[in-house]
Amino acid sequence: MPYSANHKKQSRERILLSAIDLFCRRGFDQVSIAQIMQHAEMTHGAFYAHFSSKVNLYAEAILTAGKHSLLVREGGDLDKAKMRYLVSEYLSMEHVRQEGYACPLAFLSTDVAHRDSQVRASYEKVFNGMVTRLAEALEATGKSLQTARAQAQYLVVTMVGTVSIARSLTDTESQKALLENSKTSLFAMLAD
Amino acid sequence: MPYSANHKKQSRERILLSAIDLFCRRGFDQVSIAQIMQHAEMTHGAFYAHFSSKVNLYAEAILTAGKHSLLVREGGDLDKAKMRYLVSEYLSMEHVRQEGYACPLAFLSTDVAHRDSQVRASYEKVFNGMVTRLAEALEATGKSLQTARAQAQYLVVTMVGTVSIARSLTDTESQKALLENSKTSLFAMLAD
DNA sequence: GTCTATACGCCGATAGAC
DNA sequence: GTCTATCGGCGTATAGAC
Repeated sequence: MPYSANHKKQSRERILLSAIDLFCRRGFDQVSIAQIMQHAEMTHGAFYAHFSSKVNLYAEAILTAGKHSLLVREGGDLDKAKMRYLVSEYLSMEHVRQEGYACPLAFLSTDVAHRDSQVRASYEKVFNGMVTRLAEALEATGKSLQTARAQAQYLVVTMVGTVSIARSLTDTESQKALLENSKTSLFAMLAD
Repeated sequence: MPYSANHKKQSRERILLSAIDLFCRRGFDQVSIAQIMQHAEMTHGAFYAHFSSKVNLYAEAILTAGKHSLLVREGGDLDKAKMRYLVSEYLSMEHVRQEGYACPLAFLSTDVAHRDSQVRASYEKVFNGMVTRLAEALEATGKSLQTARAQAQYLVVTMVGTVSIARSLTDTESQKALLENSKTSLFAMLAD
C-alpha cells in the first residue's frame, strides 16, 4: 500500500478545511471543486477518492466547522465572563470579515436552506449543539432548564441574524453599529 | 410602435416578481434566466430588453421585494397591536414556507453577502427602510429616538435570524418552537 | 491515492428575424 | 419587444495511467 491510512485521513481533513473556508467566503455554488482542491494543494481528480459528490462534501464540511467553533474549543465550564467573551468574539468585525474562524450558521444560513435534507441535517446538528452548550452554561448560573434553553436559543438566533445581516451591508460604520447594538442587548440579557 | 411603453413596464414587472419569488425559493445561482422568464411567461431572449445582466436583475428584484413588504403595505400609523401582528406574521410557518410574501432580508442574507456592491446596496436599503419604519412606530409609543432605533434594529435582526435559521432546519417541530420562542421574547420587548 | 484528460450538460449573453 | 438559435465558457463527474 503506497499510501497509509493516515495519509488519506490527512488529505481528507485538508479538503474539509479548504472547503469550509471557501464555502463561507463565497457560498456553495460560487466555489468549484477544482478551487477547493487547489486550495488544499491537490488536483481536481483526487477529490472523488474522498467524497462522493460536492453536496456530500458540503454536509461534511458544515459538521467539521461546527466542531471547530470557539464554543466547542473552549473546554470546561462556561462562566459569565467566558460567555460575554464568546458573544463579543462572535459579534466582532473580525468574524464578519472572516479573518479567523467563520460560524457556518451565520455564513451559510440561506445557502443551506436551498439544499437537500442531508445538508440541512448537518446545519441542524451544529445549531442544536451550540444551543445545548450555551443552555448548560446558563443553567449553571442558576436558571431553570426551560429558561436556560429559551435564552440560549434566542442568543444564537440573534447572533446569527446580526452577523449575517452585517455581512450583507456595504457601509462599515453601519456594520459596527449593528454589532454593538446587538452586543449591548445580549449582554443585558446575560446579566439579567 | 407595435408595443406601448405601458406594455414594456408590465413585462418588466412580471419579470421582477417572477425573479424575486424564485430567488427566495432557491437562491441566486440555482435559478436560471430561462426559468425566470418561463415563469414570467416569456422566453429567454426577451430578458435583455429589460435588464443588462442577471446580477442587475437581482439588485432590482430585492428593491421590489422591499417595496412589497407587509410593513410597507400597512399604511398609516403602526400602533402596538399592529406591530404585534406584523411580528406574528413574520415569525409564522407560512412565511418560513414561503407560501405568500417572502422577506428578502431573511431569505437572501448570506446569498447577498457574496455579491457585488450594487446588490448589497439594495439589501442595505431594504434593511434601513424596515428599521426606520419600525423605529418611527416605536417612537410614537413614547420612546426616545435613540432607544426606538436601537429596538427597531434589534427587532429586525432577531426576526431575520429566526426565519433564516428556521428555514435551514429539517424538523418541523423545531422550526415551530424556534418561531414561538423568538415571538415570546420580542413581544416582551414590545410590551416593555 | 493522486494525477491528466475528457465527456457531458447547463447557463449567461448575443445575433438576427419578425 | 419578443422570438428562435447559437456561441463560448465553466463545472461536475468519470476514465484510465502511474
